[in-house]
Amino acid sequence: MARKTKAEAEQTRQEIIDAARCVFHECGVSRTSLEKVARVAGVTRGAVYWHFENKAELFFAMREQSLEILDQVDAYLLSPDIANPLDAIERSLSEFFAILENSPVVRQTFEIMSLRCEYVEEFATVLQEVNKPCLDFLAKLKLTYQRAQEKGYLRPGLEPEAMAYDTLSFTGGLFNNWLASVPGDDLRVRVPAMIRQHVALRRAG
Amino acid sequence: MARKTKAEAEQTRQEIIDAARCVFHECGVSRTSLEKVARVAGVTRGAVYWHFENKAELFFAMREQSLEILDQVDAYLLSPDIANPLDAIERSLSEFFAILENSPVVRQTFEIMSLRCEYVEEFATVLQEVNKPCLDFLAKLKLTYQRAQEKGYLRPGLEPEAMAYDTLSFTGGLFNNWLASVPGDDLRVRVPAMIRQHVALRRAG
DNA sequence: TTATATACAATCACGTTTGTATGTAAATAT
DNA sequence: ATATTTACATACAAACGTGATTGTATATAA
Repeated sequence: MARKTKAEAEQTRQEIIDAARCVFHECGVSRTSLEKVARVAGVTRGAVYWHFENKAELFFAMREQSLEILDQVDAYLLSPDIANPLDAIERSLSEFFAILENSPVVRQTFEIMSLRCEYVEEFATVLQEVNKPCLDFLAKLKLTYQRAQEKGYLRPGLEPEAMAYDTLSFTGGLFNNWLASVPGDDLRVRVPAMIRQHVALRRAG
Repeated sequence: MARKTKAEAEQTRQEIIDAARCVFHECGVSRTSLEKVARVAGVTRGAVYWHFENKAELFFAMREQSLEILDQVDAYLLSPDIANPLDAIERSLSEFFAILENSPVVRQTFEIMSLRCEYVEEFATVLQEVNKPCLDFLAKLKLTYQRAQEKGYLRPGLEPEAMAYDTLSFTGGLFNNWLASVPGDDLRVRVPAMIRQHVALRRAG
């Protein structure tokens, strides 16, 4: 077949990633054959194997594209523009769930990663990589709660480190609930209020 | 082959389930062939197909055995033996994580369900079934928080329903962290303290 | 005691997926 | 202008898993 321009090839690559995301989401990673991905992308398996070594590499490439936005989320935490660190935490969490609502690509990717992928063998490593951003988030939460305490915004008697762990769990659970529910569902509609309330519980008098 | 006693047959069935749990946990549900399960159980695929229609049925059977304990967990919530409903909540959550620590069978099953299974097609229904116990738990939490409020144990200004959603998320997140960590890990060791603190935040002055 | 259902083992036919090897026309380097 | 990559499509072989079928020795019920 006729050779494509570099730009065209890059576009093909992206189309394969997009197709993979759709098929992964519909069939699950294991039941996704590269043949199906190729068909959806409008190419043959030859093209897929040209751009990616195998299914795992394709999965990693897809994942990477949606993972960058996590930095954007916890950038709010240490933002010097927000006077009250607890506001920064509230803002950061809200932003995360807003992205989930508004970006179908990110949403699909997260759904694949948490409900449509088996973390064994080649994918076992992914699990640890998923955890790293969580630990980063935890560290930044701890720092933010410390600042809140120093500035007197944190309710007396609460330990910043314990609060960081608590908020991390809260976020993970909220994320779970969000994924398990459907648009318009009670669990999903309540998210903003729950975030507000979670933080409010920790504010000083 | 020689026909077995009913009791022997039942034992074979259980051995197949146990083998399946091990192989599911090691290889993931998709990559688990019934041939491998049979080998580990010390039988042939014929035996597996005799006791179970297919892999999904085997998965469901395995799942059911560990799911019954959830009732045991939220039985604490409505227990009349505990005067302070907030103590009941604390007790209930502690019990759940204690079971995870102490029962390898339950632990493996939950690990399979959340990290080694793709919820598509035959397994998509499982996802909803997983959610039902969660909603039950939510309802019982709400009731318990209401009782706490009536008895004056709940910190003034907190709404029982909002608290129920919050505790549900907290639990889900804690469960996530627990699964993602390893024995002795910080995230895991802190669990009891985190539960105590979560409830303490909601106790009246 | 006999008839039948049971609890498997063994074999087979089939479709699916994977990886690789090869072909090829156009883009790009020289 | 020619040589060489590039970006795929096509073809093929091998492995794997599944479900169905068949065989059979023994429990069990009548």
